[in-house]
Order: sequence, then C-alpha cells, then structure tokens
Amino acid sequence: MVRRSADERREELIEAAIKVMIRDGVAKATTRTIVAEAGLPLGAFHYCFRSKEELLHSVIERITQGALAPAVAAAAAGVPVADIVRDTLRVYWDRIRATPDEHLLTYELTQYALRQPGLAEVARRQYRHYLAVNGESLATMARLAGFEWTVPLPTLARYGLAVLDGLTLNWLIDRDDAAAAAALDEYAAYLVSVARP
Amino acid sequence: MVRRSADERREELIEAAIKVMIRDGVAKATTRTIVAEAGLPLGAFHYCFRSKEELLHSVIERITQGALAPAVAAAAAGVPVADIVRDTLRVYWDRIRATPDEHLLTYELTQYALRQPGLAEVARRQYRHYLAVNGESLATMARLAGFEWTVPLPTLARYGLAVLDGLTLNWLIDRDDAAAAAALDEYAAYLVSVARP
DNA sequence: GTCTATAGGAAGATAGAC
DNA sequence: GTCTATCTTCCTATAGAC
Repeated sequence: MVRRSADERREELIEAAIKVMIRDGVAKATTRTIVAEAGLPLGAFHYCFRSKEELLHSVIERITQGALAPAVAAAAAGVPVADIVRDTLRVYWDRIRATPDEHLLTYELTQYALRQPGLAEVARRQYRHYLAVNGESLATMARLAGFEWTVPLPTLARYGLAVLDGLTLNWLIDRDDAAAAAALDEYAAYLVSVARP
Repeated sequence: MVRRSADERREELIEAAIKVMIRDGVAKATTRTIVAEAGLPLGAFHYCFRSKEELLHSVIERITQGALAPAVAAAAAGVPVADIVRDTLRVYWDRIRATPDEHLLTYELTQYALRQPGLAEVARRQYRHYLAVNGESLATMARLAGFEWTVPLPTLARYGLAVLDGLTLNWLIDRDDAAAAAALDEYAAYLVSVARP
C-alpha cells in the first residue's frame, strides 16, 4: 500500500463516498462500501474521519460547490435580452442533462442533512448559497447586456431558483425532455417580460 | 390484546409508519419503531406485510393522495382573474404551512422511491399525478372565472408545478415566510399576465 | 502510520410456542 | 391468529497487532 498523508486519504474517501452515493444512493453509502470503493481497509475510515457524520459534512460541502456554479453565457452590451437569457438557461440545463445522477444526489443530501440535527444548518446554508449564486447570475446578465430587472432582485432570485429547482426535480423523475424544454422556454419568456432596457 | 383483522392491522401500521416518518424521517422508520408506535409486537409486522418494501409502497400511495388535492378557491363568473389566482394560491400555501413536516416527507419519499428498483415507477406516477392535478386546477380556475390561458395547458401545468414545488422545498428548508410570500406574489402576477378574458 | 480482528448493537425476517 | 425468541446479516466504531 502506498503511503499517503491523512489529508490525501481524506480526499480519496470523499471522492469514493460521492461515487457510491451517485451510483447507489446515500443510504447505501456505508463505511464499508466507501472504503471498498476507495480500495482501502475498513480501519482507514476512522483515522481520517472522527465519525461518519464528519464525512457527510465534507461530502455536502464538496457537492454544493459544484452543483450551481455561476452560469452566465458570454454576452456583450447591446445583445438582445432574449438571446442572453436563452443562452444562460441552456448552459444551466446542459449541465443538468450531463450529470443527472449528481444533481439527484444534491436533493438527496439536502433531505439527509435536514434530518440530522448537526447537519440541518448545512442544508440551510446550501440553499442560501444557491439563492446568492442565482441572484448574482441574474445581476450579471442584466449588467452585461445593459438592462434592468423590474422585479426586486431577491424576489426574482428566489422565484427563479424555484423554477429551476422545480423543473430540475421534475425532469430527474420523469426525464421528459420535451416537457422540460417547453417549460424552460416559458421561464425564458417570463424573464424577458420582466427586463427593461 | 384486542383481536383485529389483518386489514385493520395493516391500516394501523401504515398510520404508525407515517407518524414515525413525519417525526424522525424515513431512515428512522424501521420495522421496530413502526410496531412500537402502533403498540404492536414485532411479529405483527410480517403477517401484515410481506416485506418492508410492501409497507413503503402503501405509505407512498397514502401520502400522495392527500399531498396535492385539487385546490381551487370558490369563484363565480366575472370574478377578477387576480382575485381567483390569489385565493387559490393562498389555499395551497396555507396547507403547506399547516403541515410542513408532512410535505417534507413527500420529498423524502420521492427520493427513497427513486432509489428502490421496485418503487421508481411509483415516484414517476406520483409526479404524473401532481402534473394532472395542477393542470386540472388551472383549467378549473379558467373555466370558473371565464378566461383562457395563453400558454398551452401542459406547459403551464409543468411550469406552475415547478414554481410551487420549488418554492415549497425552499421554504421547508429556510422557513423564510416573507421571501416565500413575495415570490408567490410574483407567480400570481405571472399567471394574471398569461390570462386572457 | 497501517491494518486485522472484533466488539457491540440494530436491522429485516422467520420459526415455532401458545 | 398472536406473539416471543432467535437467525442472519449488516452497521459504526475501536482496540491493539504489526
């Protein structure tokens, strides 16, 4: 066995845990399946993490970061609002379609976190983060293409997050591409209608 | 111990399982905690249900029924569109706020079902049901108050379900009443904007 | 630092007494 | 039909050999 630092081992275990969770769900991610995925002995787990909850904490932090990175399509001043809105939503949706299982996991982890006394606050912070990122994304669109939102940004951010979150969850369940695309277009039309030059 | 039929016992166990799941989450609803909640011996479980999965199936059916009953506020012809929209959304939201834990459970059960090979189809049927109910709700609003939706009903139903589903999930996590109310008002304004007399 | 062995307990399910 | 006792398996966590 190659000798590695505890920090490197931690990384390996977090990656392995995420792989298992994506493949089989959070409930199946036991200490045994995680160390097996990482190719480590069972004993390795508890000198890298004090407990399983500590690992879960790390996993949630990791997943949250990548889940909703700021997504704004490139845009120059004067670009039609409809174009930048359409492109930005397409970037978002392409990412969902590229890694559906990873996004399904984020919903599962949120539920899991809400049920663990020590992790409930993490779930709340996760959604505060989503709200902030979505708000920044909307603000950036407006700034780049030179227009204003006629709806207060916090309200628009929450409303838009709900639309994207709801559409994503629904699509992850029924995988109806056509229906999702139509609804997403409707959201685009809504956004255009609340944009003022 | 009172002597009861297996069917009555089944009902008691389903009710007990839902109670436990609302209180402590799906993961904590073991055969032991469920029979304890029902005040029955452990052995009672397996002569009422072939397996735990069979119970889960029954629980999901039960929860889904009540989760999104058709909600349309009373309306007469000629009532302003904005009024019926506002009242209908208020009926929906009051129900969420009255039983938040029960609604949180529906999300948890959906996740759980998606991970169980035998139950994944149940999750899809659940969302088909939500889509249908939401579509009927929108159609009823239009018929009662005498107007038309300018967006195709299937698209509007999916979009609207996403908004309500996303807002509900977000509120269940951060319980921010003011933010939820503002976003819900924004949805009401959107609906009014796509209604044509 | 690394890993084997095992503790200690809880899970789903069943056999068989009453 | 009802329930106790138990089987088997899996879990998290730790003790202690190397």
